[in-house]
Amino acid sequence: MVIDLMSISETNQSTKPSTLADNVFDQIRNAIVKGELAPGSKINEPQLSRQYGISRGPLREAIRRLEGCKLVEIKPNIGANIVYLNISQIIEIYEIRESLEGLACRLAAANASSQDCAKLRELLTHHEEQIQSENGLRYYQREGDLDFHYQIVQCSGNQRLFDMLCGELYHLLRMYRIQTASEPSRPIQAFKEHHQIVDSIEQSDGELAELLMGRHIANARKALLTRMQEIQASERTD
Amino acid sequence: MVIDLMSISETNQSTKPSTLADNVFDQIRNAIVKGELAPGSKINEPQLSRQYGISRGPLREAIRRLEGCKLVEIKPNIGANIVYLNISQIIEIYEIRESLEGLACRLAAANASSQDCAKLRELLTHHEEQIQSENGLRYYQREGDLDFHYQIVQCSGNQRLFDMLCGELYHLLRMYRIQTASEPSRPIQAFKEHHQIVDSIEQSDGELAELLMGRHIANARKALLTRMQEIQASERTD
DNA sequence: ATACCTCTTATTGTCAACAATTTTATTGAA
DNA sequence: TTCAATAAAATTGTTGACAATAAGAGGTAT
Repeated sequence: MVIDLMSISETNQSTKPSTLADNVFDQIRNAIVKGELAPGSKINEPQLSRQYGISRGPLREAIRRLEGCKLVEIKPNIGANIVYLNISQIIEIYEIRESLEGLACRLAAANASSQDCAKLRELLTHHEEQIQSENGLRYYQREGDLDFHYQIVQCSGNQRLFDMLCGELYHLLRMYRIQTASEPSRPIQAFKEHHQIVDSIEQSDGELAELLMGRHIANARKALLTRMQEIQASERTD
Repeated sequence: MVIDLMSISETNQSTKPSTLADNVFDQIRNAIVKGELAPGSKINEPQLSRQYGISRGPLREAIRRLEGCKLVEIKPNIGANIVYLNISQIIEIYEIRESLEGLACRLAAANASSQDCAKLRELLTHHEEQIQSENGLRYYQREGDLDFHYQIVQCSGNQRLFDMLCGELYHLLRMYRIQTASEPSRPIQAFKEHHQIVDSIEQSDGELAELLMGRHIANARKALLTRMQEIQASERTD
């Protein structure tokens, strides 16, 4: 059950009257998130316009939209660069996640229907099955975690909160999940925390759900921080 | 002490090598926030390009950036509309503010220097002076409140949090503050709450500061909700 | 070799024209 | 009059060309 953040967040109807700028926006965003366009690298308009087979007009519109999403930074007369986040900036995002997903849990505890809870349970049992095999474990680390958080936010019923997290912040995190080659490697612990969170949501205990989610993300943040510091240290000794 | 959210958030240097698209972006955003471009109204590209004396190219780039900031919505082949928020969408934003500014307070309590605290105190005493006169009261309602929140977020030291609140959400709120013709009219109460918050920040009591700010915004949200329901009710009886 | 200036090249910013689509106006029939 | 079909006008989407700026190559003096 890998949920595609892109397709859902865009709510494409069956027939899709879209523009070149919109299509290329999606493609470039995917390329950034997958790491095909490296963080910090420069965007060359003539090259990209050839690559996507369009003129520079709609391409520049797509880049401007990416600027609005904070995925690229544009300097006048110099050009656009893929955003590069240092450690402290990633920590900043995790602080915000901690707060925002705590809110999402509190709202979910108040709003989630029994079907919503059933879907969350289903996702967890699915993870439990997958977590047995090494392959599944890696899946869980890579995508399963975000899937869980994604569904929680959906249950909150706050559309803008959904847009902020799933439409912006998660893209940035995916980008750096790939850069750092993996999630914080604490899948079993994280899995238990997920269970606790769903428990409290099912019991409509919003305060507890908020607290647990806050801790959960704080734990992930700490694990990520130590991991990235290790990477930095090993890079210095090369 | 009216702080201009625009100029600061853009960090314009003394010499400004800016593009037409960036300038027009600022101008349109100001026009939206001031209500000169009404919520829900359509953006006419030929008209706006004439008005600002530029061609449609950079204008469209500016509109795309506004789309990224969630200030306009673009439908393919139909055009861009100024975003229109209904009551429940405004409530959604207040829920997010509640969470995010609570975080800002917790961080501010941990990070704020003595100079930061002095500036906050200074702002409060300034408000106290202004709150005497009817004129000052209106000022306080209109701008002073956001000034306060603005400075708190600055003290948090989390740049992305600052961008999210001061660069996006506050613009939307300003827009609707004008639409609803005033702030929730509880200035004295709000002023007291501001004082409590600064107290807790000065005492480095992050948890308390977070709690108080959450309540403060929740109060504002409730006041706004009842006020807007009154407006709706009076509109029905016309 | 380094620093500095100049010329060349490439890239970005802007514009005006054209194509495609939607909206509006008009006509005709029930 | 009301509704539908059609034609005209306006608006959006896209392109290629040109101007302005920045990046790079090459040569000269220290």
